[in-house]
Amino acid sequence: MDSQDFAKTFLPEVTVDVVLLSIRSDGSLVTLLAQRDEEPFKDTWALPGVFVGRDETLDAAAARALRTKAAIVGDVFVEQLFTFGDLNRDPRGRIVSVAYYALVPEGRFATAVARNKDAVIARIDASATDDGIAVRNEAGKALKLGFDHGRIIGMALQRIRGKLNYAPIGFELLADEFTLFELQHIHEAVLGRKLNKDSFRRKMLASGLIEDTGQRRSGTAYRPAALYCFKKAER
Amino acid sequence: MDSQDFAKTFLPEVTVDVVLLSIRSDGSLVTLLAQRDEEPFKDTWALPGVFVGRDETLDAAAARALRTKAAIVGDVFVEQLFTFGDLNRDPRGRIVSVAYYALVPEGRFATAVARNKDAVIARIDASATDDGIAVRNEAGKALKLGFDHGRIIGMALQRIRGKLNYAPIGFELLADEFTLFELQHIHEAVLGRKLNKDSFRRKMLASGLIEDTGQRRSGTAYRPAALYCFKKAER
DNA sequence: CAACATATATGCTAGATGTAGATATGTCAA
DNA sequence: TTGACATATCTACATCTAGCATATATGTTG
Repeated sequence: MDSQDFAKTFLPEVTVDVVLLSIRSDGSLVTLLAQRDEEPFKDTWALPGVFVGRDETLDAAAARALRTKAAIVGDVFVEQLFTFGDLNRDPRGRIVSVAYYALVPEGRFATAVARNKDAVIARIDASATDDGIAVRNEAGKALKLGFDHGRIIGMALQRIRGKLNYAPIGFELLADEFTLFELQHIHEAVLGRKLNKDSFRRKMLASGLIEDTGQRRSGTAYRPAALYCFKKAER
Repeated sequence: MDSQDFAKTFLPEVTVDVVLLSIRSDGSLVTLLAQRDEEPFKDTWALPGVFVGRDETLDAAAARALRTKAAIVGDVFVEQLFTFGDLNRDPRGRIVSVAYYALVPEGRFATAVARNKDAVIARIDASATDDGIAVRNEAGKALKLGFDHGRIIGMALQRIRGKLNYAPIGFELLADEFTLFELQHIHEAVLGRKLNKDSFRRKMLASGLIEDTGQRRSGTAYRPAALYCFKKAER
C-alpha cells in the first residue's frame, strides 16, 4: 500500500459482529440474536455487533460487542472468523464487517439471554452451508435474519466443525466438570453426526487433555459416570 | 450494529495485502515482496497491497493488488487469510488490513517477478511462528520487512499447512502435468518435513483426485515417471 | 548389453479405529 | 437385603492406514 493511493481512497465503516455459540444438553446448537428495532432490517434478528472505535483493536471491539450487546462478561473463547466486504451488505452504506465467533457453556449462555430482553435463543439447523443457514426460535418458528448474518452463522459452524479435528474446542462449551459422554454429545452436536462411544472414549483418554477428578456424576438412576476436567497446564 | 452508534464512530482506512506464495523446484517456499520507496518503512520490503476502493469488494481489491502490484493476471487461487487491526500497525494512522494469500506455480511466479523491477523473491524460512517469520533474498541476505508483514506471512504459511490436510492445494502450485514425486516435493515444502514416498503415492492414487495422462516425464537419466493431472471435474 | 538410478509393486508391522461382548457399579423396587 | 435394571467401563478382535523393507520394472548411459 503506497502513500500515493491515499487521495484515491475513501473511508468505509468497520464493524465487528459476533456469533456466540453454545450447545444445550438436548444437543441443539444455539446462538444469540438481538431484535433490530430500527431500519434497516427492522424487526429482523441480527448478530450482536458494534462499530470499531478509533482506539480500539478488532479483538477489543469483539469483547465490547459481547459485553454490551450480549451480556457476556469475563473470560470467553473468542476468535476471528472472516471479514465480509460485499458492496451492498448494509443499505446504509459501505460497511466492512469483521466477524468473530465465541464459545460458552450452556449455563453462561442461558444467563446471557436472560439478562437481555431483546435477545433470543436461535437454534441453528445442522445443515449449514456456505451460503447461509436457517435459525428457529424455541417454539420452532423460523427467525428472519438481517444483513448477511445467515452466511456469517453458517461460516461459524463450518469453522468449529473443522476446528474440532485438531483443537480441543469441546471444552469451551462445557462446565468445569463433565463426563466423557457429555463431551461426546458436544462433539456430536458440532459435527452433526453420531460418534462411536468406545472409540471416542479411548481417543479422549489417550489425548492427555483431560484428567479424572475422582468425582462422580450423581443423581442418575444408573451407574454414575466419572467426572473429568480439562488439564489446565496443557492448554 | 445500531444506527445510534453512527455518530460515535470514525472511519479507519481499509487495505488489502496479499501473500503470493509459490514453491520452486529446489523445494524453497517463496513469496513476492515490493521495495518501499517512501516512508513509512522506506527501504524495507512489504507485501503487495492496495487501499480498498469505494465500489470494490475485498476480493476485487485482492485481485487488483495482484494485478497492479505483483503483475499476476488471470485465474489464480486466492483466499482470504485474516484481518489485522492493531492500533499502531501503520504509523500513518489507523489502518485495518484484510490479508489474502494466493498460490501460483513456479513458472507464473518467476514471470511475475521478472515483470516487476521493484519486486524481489523472498525465501521463507520454514520455521514459521505465529509471531512472524524471517525472509531472505536469493543470495541468502535477510530482508527487512515493513509493517506487521512478517506476522502476515507467518500466518499464511500456517494456513496452507493446515489446509493441506483436507484440501488439494498442492495442485495450485504445480503445472498442469506433474509426477507423483513432484507433488510430494510440494507437500514436503509446505509442511517443512519429509514424507514417506510409498505412503504418499498410495494415498494420492487412492484419493481419486488425479489421473494418469499416459505421458511420461522425459529427459531423465533413469526410468521416467508417469505424468498425472488433476481431475477437473472433481474440483 | 550390462550397470545404474529411479519408478513402481508387494508384503510385513505397528498403531488407530469400529464393533461386539463381558464385566462393574450405581439406583430402585419388592 | 436382594435382584432387576441401565449405563459405565473394560477387553478382545477385525479392519484400515501409514511407515518400512524388499523385489521388480524401465528408462538412460557407457
